[in-house]
Amino acid sequence: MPELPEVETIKRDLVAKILGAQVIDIKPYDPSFLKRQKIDFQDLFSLKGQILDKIDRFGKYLFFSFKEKFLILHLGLTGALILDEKNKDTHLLMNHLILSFEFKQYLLHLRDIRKFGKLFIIGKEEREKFLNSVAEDALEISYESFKRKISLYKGPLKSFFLNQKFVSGLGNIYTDELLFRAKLSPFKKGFELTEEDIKTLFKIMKELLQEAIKLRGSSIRDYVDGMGQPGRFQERHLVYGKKGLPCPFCGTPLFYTKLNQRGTTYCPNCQK
DNA sequence: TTCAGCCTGTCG
DNA sequence: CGACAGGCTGAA
Repeated sequence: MPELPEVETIKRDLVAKILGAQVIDIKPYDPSFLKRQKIDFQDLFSLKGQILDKIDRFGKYLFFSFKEKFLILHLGLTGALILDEKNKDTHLLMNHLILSFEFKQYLLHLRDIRKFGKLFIIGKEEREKFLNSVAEDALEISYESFKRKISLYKGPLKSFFLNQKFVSGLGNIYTDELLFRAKLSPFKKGFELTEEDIKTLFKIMKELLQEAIKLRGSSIRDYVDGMGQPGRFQERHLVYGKKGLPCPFCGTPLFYTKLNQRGTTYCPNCQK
């Protein structure tokens, strides 16, 4: 589900509502999931009474800072973090609940239908190691660094953007949308790009992500923001999920294929 | 570099 | 029933 714009939207929602709030209680609802994640319940419950000092996003990861511990969350395909205001007469009822954090004014629910999300708690000594393991964020990366990485890449562009070790944040939706807008084939190799191609990709990547954040992300099936509301960027999708429909530029039916085991939609005429 | 696997749900 | 779905890992 969530790629950079969706995770960023959730982050902003949470910052607005629960930054600086104290964790009053923690309710685990899916012990088998938490066990698979190797969550130490001792660590988990040690967050009780702690203040949520900071919320960061690194690529697709959310990074919650407490006094001694850091809670790190990756939402996988169907993870969601949804705030439920306590001072209300109707409350959210949801399936696939993993756990909930109780704050003074809000309950924060972690829901994950397919359970591909990841959750871990680390101490201060592991903080640097984690941060170093996440590649430069797509919104932060400089042109020089981007150019260096992509121009050395031997594989197809699609794989470059899906692989989070080069640039972090893009997933299947935004990669297909980016390559279409840049008029570059998902099969084209990184080292085959001209300087012009790289400039275009870089510029459109940043614009695309910013625009998607403005519209609060893309909701296809499951994604909802921190308030449980869908985003609207799916209305601006040009190719993702549109196989067989006419290309918005030239009218050629959009092709669909698998690349890296991921559905890939593109215009065989416009994208070279 | 490919591909099964982790899960659950929906659609044809 | 099989195919597919905003992701990622680890093994062959």
